[in-house]
Amino acid sequence: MLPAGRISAPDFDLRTTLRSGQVFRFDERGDCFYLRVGDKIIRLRQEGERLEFLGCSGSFLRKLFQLDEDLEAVQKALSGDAVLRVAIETYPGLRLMRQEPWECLVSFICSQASNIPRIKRNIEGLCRLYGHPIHLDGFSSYSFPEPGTLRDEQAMRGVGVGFRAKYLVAVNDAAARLDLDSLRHKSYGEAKASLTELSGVGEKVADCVLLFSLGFSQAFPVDVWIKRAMEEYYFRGRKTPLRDIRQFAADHFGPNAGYAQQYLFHYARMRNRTDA
DNA sequence: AGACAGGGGAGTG
DNA sequence: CACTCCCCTGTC
Repeated sequence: MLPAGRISAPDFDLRTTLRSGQVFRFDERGDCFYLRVGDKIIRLRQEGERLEFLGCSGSFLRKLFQLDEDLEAVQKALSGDAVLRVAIETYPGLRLMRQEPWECLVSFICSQASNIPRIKRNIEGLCRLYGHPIHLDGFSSYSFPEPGTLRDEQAMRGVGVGFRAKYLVAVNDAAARLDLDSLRHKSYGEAKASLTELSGVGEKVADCVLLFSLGFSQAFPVDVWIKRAMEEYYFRGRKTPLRDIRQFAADHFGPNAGYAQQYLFHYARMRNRTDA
């Protein structure tokens, strides 16, 4: 039987959180979201603080959206910064998710030098190639490819991932020996170093995996949006090397840098969005 | 219609 | 550090 039910989800905005660039496998149908995670389809709908769901358990969602994280404490700590205060007031229910590392890593390799509609197409294409069909409530999709299945570079190019196909093969090979989950117990620096050893994984993708799946809330992924926003707000509009931006974030936001990044990123992107 | 940038990274100099 | 290329797609 399909688990179904509802849970209380205070300080949580489902729509904003899903749209904030952490996950790509979801679609909106009316007031419902169909989110795919691994081999699950989850139907979600939020009304106020009530989160209704189908296709998983309540505890699964609590972990996925980190609903037991004290968001108010984090927000309070960051609100000393005038820029962040505005971003937090604008998107008060934006939370960081806790994804499965393999799916997260593959997804963000696909994301490099790309855009959201294309990223979604590419990931969905990989699922169609190497996953199996899954269904829920009239919605159909495919499960996420298991580690070890991303071997055929040419086939993956066929779904439009381009030069990223060779990186997917490399990460697929490495995942056999590298236990991603075990990185959780290392220091931030060591875990990041392990990830960037992989071909196709630079600092940005590594920080995304560390932040969105491995629980390193000090990770501060710097993409072009964050770079522009940081230069505008904290470097007087001056072009600034990535290294200096990362250092500033670590000094200025500390252990909550990841949340700062997420609020800044979403705020900056919504100000002049170019896609759906 | 051709150039160009788009939620990076690797390889050079 | 500052380049260039990498694939592909939508846009101007």
